[in-house]
Amino acid sequence: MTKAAGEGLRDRKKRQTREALSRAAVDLVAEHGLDGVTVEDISAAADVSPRTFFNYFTGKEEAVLAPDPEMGARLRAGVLAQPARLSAAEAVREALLAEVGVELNEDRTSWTRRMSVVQQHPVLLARVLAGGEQVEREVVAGIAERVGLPVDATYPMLLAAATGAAFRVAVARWSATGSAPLPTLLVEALDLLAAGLANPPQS
Amino acid sequence: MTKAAGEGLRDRKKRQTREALSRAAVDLVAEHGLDGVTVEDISAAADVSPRTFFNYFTGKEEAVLAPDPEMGARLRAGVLAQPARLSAAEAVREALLAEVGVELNEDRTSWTRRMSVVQQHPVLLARVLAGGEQVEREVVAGIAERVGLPVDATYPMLLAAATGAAFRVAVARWSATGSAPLPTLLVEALDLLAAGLANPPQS
DNA sequence: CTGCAAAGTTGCAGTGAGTGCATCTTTTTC
DNA sequence: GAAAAAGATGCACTCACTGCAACTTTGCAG
Repeated sequence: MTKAAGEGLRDRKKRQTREALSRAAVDLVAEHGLDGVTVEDISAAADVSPRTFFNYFTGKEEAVLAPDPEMGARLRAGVLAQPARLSAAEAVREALLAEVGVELNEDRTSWTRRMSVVQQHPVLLARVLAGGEQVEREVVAGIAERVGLPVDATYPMLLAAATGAAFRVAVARWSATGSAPLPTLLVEALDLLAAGLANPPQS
Repeated sequence: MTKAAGEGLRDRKKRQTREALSRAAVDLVAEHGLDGVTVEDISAAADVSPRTFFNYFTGKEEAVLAPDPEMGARLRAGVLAQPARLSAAEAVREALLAEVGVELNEDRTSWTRRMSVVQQHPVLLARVLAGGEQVEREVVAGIAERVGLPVDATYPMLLAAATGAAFRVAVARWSATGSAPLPTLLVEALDLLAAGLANPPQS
């Protein structure tokens, strides 16, 4: 037995600490604002030393966002895994919709809480966008591979960037209105994009 | 009769100091990296006190980027100023192309220098994207007014976001290859967008 | 169970970002 | 030529973040 497949006590505790820190960060920032909270506050709320906080996150902002480092890779794989009959744009669309489904089921409440905090702090928004940039790079690679173009060609870059734009619009509208479910808004935006944006919907 | 309606000596000096700080920031960061430069270094190179630095910029990053706070308003006005016969998408396209022309003529060399620094520092990239977000908000307002839709409707938000995406792609390709002029790359991306991104160019 | 190694946690000290306040200097205005 | 307005500066302070050196917990044999 080289190694038990399950995670040991050590890893479990580590994840708990990470979650406790992130949860505390979101809660405290929601209540007191980003500048009204110190790393010491967050650490205290999670019952660890301030020094330990920095063993998990590079700063307050990252603790609040707690980005998923594997999302890019999943999306990239998703784009490549779509049936060959789909166009590249359709493949990206399906992969994104699948990912959105996973995200929401996994973490619905904490995600909306996080989002409302991000709305009120431009600095956090900046980091979210930067994170999206990272993800976008992976998606570009997936598209490029799928259509057989280099990663620095216009088409893969633009398809990824435009899809990202549609995603951001959908999320913004979803969090603002709350009326329609996110997948619906996302499909609406992607359809509009596929229509070339020539004119506003003639409703 | 010292009442010259133009800008006085005070304002001129202020602008000079601002430029000196920004130039020093870009130069020093280009040479030593973002973390190899302190605010003190930048201030010294610009011959002002560190305290004064913070009267102009909120931090190193902003000094490097020195964003133009009026670009958003110009673009918004540009969108509204296009001839009525143009579609909304065409209006945004023309306004953006005009703005790109202005930017490049005004500041060509320092802009490419800035860009190469940004490329190597994800933190700076994050702030650029956040700045783009601000501009995008203005463009959304311009589009919404032009087509008579609310600012939180999908169409204005998506047109602005997708155009922003095309712009970023064009800039990325321009700085990477350097082959074609920026307006050409921008037109290429916008055309692809208008075609709905259904398929890669069949060349 | 016992001891050892690996990994995680903590305290400490130090650099540097960023801010509020009082003071000084320069420009503007009357 | 002052008084007033605005900028520049120094000072003191808080907090972010890092490297380093213990110290504690967990994992793994023997």
